[in-house]
Amino acid sequence: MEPEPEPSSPQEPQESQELDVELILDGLNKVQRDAVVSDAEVLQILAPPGSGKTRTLTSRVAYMLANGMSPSNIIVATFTNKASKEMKERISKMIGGGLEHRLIIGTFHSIATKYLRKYGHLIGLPKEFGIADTGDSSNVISRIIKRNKYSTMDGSDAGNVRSRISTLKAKMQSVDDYIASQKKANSTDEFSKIYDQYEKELKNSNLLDFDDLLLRCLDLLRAHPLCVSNIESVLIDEFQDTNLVQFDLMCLFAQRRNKITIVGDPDQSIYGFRAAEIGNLKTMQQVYPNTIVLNLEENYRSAAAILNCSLEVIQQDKARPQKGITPTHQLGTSPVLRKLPSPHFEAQWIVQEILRLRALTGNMFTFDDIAILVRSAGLARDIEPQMNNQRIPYRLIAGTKFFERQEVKPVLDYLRVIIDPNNSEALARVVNIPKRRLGSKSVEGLVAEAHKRGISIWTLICKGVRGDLKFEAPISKLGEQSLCQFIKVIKDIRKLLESAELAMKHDIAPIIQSLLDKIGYRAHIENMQKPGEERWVHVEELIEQATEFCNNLAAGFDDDLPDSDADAVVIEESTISIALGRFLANAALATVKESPEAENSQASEGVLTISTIHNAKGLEWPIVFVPGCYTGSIPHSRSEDTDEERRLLYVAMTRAQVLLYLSYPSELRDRKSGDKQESNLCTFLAEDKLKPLMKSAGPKISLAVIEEFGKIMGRECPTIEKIQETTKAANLPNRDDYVPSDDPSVNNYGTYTENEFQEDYDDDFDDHEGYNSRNSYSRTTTTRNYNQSSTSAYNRSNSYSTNRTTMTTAFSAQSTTIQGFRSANSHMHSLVNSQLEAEVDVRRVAFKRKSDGISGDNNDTKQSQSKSVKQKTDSKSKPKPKNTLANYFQKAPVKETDALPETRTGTSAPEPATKGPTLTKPPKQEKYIYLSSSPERPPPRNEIINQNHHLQEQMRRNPPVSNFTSVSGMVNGSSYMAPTTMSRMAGNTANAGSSTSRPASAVPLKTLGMRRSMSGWNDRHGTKK
DNA sequence: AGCCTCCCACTTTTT
DNA sequence: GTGGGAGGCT
Ligand SMILES: Nc1ncnc2c1ncn2[C@@H]1O[C@H](COP(=O)(O)OP(=O)(O)OP(=O)(O)O)[C@@H](O)[C@H]1O
Repeated sequence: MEPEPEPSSPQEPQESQELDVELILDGLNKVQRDAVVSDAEVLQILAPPGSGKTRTLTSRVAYMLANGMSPSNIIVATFTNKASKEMKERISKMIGGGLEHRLIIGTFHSIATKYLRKYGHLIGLPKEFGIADTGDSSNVISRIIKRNKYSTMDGSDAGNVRSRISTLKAKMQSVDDYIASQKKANSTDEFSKIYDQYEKELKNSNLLDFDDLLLRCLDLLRAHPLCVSNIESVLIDEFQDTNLVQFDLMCLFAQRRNKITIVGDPDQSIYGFRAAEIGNLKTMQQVYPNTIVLNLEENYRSAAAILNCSLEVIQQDKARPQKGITPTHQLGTSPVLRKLPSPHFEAQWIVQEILRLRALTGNMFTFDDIAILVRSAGLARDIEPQMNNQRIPYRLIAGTKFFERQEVKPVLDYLRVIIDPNNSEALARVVNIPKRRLGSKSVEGLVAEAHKRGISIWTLICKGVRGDLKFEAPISKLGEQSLCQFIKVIKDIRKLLESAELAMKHDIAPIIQSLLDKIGYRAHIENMQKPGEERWVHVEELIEQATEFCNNLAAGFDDDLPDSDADAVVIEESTISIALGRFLANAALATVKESPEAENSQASEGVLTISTIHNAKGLEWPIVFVPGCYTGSIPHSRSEDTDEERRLLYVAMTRAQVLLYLSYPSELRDRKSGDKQESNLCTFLAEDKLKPLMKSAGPKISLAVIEEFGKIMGRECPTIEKIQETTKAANLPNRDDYVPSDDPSVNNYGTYTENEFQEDYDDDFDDHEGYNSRNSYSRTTTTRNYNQSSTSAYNRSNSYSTNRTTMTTAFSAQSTTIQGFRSANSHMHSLVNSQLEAEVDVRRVAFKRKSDGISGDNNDTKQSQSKSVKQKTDSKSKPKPKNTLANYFQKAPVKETDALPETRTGTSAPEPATKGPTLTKPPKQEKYIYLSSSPERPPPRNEIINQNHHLQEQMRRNPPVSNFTSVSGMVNGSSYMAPTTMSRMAGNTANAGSSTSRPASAVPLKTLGMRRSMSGWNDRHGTKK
């Protein structure tokens, strides 16, 4: 029952859709447009940071939709769930109609979960499988180690073992493969035993870990291609960070039509530690010989000075091919590299500098515009107290996730048990919460006994308390009594769930409530928390989230897969327990790092972001601080791949739009001794070449500098009046002369005489001439126009035209005044006293705009007003998307909802696949030779050096013996069996996939020279050590 | 045996 | 800041 032929005719685009197409293409440059409309079957868009990759990919999805492709026939894999949310929002702005809700979009893991939920039964997967997060996995492993009393490890190695196992699984090495690859039984034998038992334990508990989600989905789609027979197009963002399993999944998703678009940047691959496989780029070209590569080279994000520095860093990777980035913005302010005495003062400096910048620019920046990016979550701890000191609102995106919080996690575990009492992992964790006199001995005993008897803990304790068996585990009288109560609670809540189901309720919150009441959770939490902590609010927050989740589900914003050919066997289930299961899966895969409630608290000045660099991937901010640039942090002392650390720094630097601050403490406190310890500037920044490109302290802010900021950010500059006002109020000198000190009586900027202070401003505003006129009507002429096309909707300056004429008048009038001012004070006076009084109307307008701003962002530009409107619409649901995604296509009117032909309920037939995205009017019918805009091009494909483990694996196991076999062969087997690659692969096979067992005789292929000859964008750099 | 408290060692990055 | 281990008390 292969689904049949191409549907007779593709849906003709209707008029409204043609309109959409213009909207979608608006504001894109030539190459971007070509990429969006390309009818290439397999397209790779490889480009540097800030070149609009994500934007292009988003537009391409929108374009497909606008051309009538059904959203449920499109798979889009993003790197985080947050990113997919943002992408959906942007697509919605471009084409509207709610189509985006029906896209199959999410991380690989969440997409895989959807498929497994729906079709897992086809491969024998129990229907309500749970997802084991990292903590669950470590617990299982820790228990295995303890139970077996292994000699080479103890419980504290669990984390390590877990990540080793994960890496193996991500490389598709099953236990058997692993054992086979170990020459003889030795100390690693214990490891393979753990691996083996781990897999079995997960299975017994009906759990899948993150890697299993992908691997099982692979199994599913291989055995049942019909599940994805409807898929017409597969698109992947951040492809450089996909692993081998994800690559195969991509191929399988696309197996029906082989239409794939990926975007990525080898220089930004920073997840090698998670088995990301940069070789996927080349594998893809080999598996799909019809791959077309496009390069985008213009950077729209950062000031050129920032790009110059960043490039200087990434180019230190000698194996990296030269590639071009063309700045579209002016030089801007030099990045700052400042050394401070300690992490504490580093943080203090950052905060002072933030305050100084805001004040001296007339609050041109809100806290939303600022990010502090750190290598590791721990570094944020130095910064947080300083933020609190100065009352700067911030959100921390690092470290513990919301759902992992001590007070939140047990609630989720209880719910897991309620859904599936045989989930022994979860049960073991909560059976003694709150305290039930079942200590570690009892619980360990129960776990061991259940394991021995081959039953779940739940079954064991039920039988035990009933007297059907006698506990071997040491359970006290009291313990046994409370065990009874525990069982009763679980049973009661399960009954409650059943009756809620019968009553057709959909909200799980009341169920959670009554669970928590029954176990006295609130008292428990409040008992254990330290004074001053308010942990219970997080539990309340969780309940609210549950309600919101259920409402969304009920409202049809669910993440159900569309029905497809394999749907003969759909399992009908009652809804509320489905809701609960979904909620838990969602929690396991979620990336939410903070209590979402923090979001609502502040308003007008925005919220600053403190984030790990990893979490900042794909985002951008006007101002970026990267503290902790010392050897040991960047590159991290525990990292194994220095090149990856360098790329990490590169990613951090390229997040910045106008101002980049790098810093490091010259002394660290030794953890153990508390002694001071010298630290050295990160080697990547110590290069001589970088010196002339950076300044040792923050910039002096002049009108010219402010103007530059405005141009680069595409934002209106504050009035001089405003600048003077905030400057005066802050009473800070216009220099980064910060002096480290905690003494409140010491001014961190030293002592300034009134004269000195004024001189700063005299200098500062000396170059003001023309400021006003430049910043009113002539902005577009001073801003470089990047778009060939004159239809640039992305010309940011036209997004705030409303008051322009009025303001211009005001500025012109002012400029005569300003000519002569001597200081901040005198300027203020002049403004207040004279000329402006003639401009009462204008001031009223300005005031009006300011107060408008108060309701949303405080920034009184037109642009930020429209931004705040946008934020209002989605503020409830999530951490605010950063600016990267915020400003796309804001003005795109929402198209009237097209009546959707398909119904989305029941088990209707899959939607017919339309015939590819039809090009209604491709800009030009030229062949895509854009391999092009960059100087060097990829070589003919069959000359590409194979350095890819994946293919080597193919070769090595022939015939495949493993549980995991690659799919790529079936997609286009012949393509990589070409003799040219064959021989190379044979030569490389000795190294295949294993760094541990490289024979000394097999000299690793030094491919440096050859790599250099390859074109840039296909390749990051050479073989890993 | 549980449970509490104190102390020590350790703290990369994450779906 | 926290998790695991040791020791003392119930
Ligand atoms: N043609 C264009 N004209 C003006 N601005 C653009 C254009 N294309 C993209 N931009 C802007 O450039 C910025 C970066 O875009 P985007 O995030 O899509 O880049 P990216 O290549 O995905 O970056 P990264 O590699 O860092 O994830 C965004 O602010 C976007 O709005």
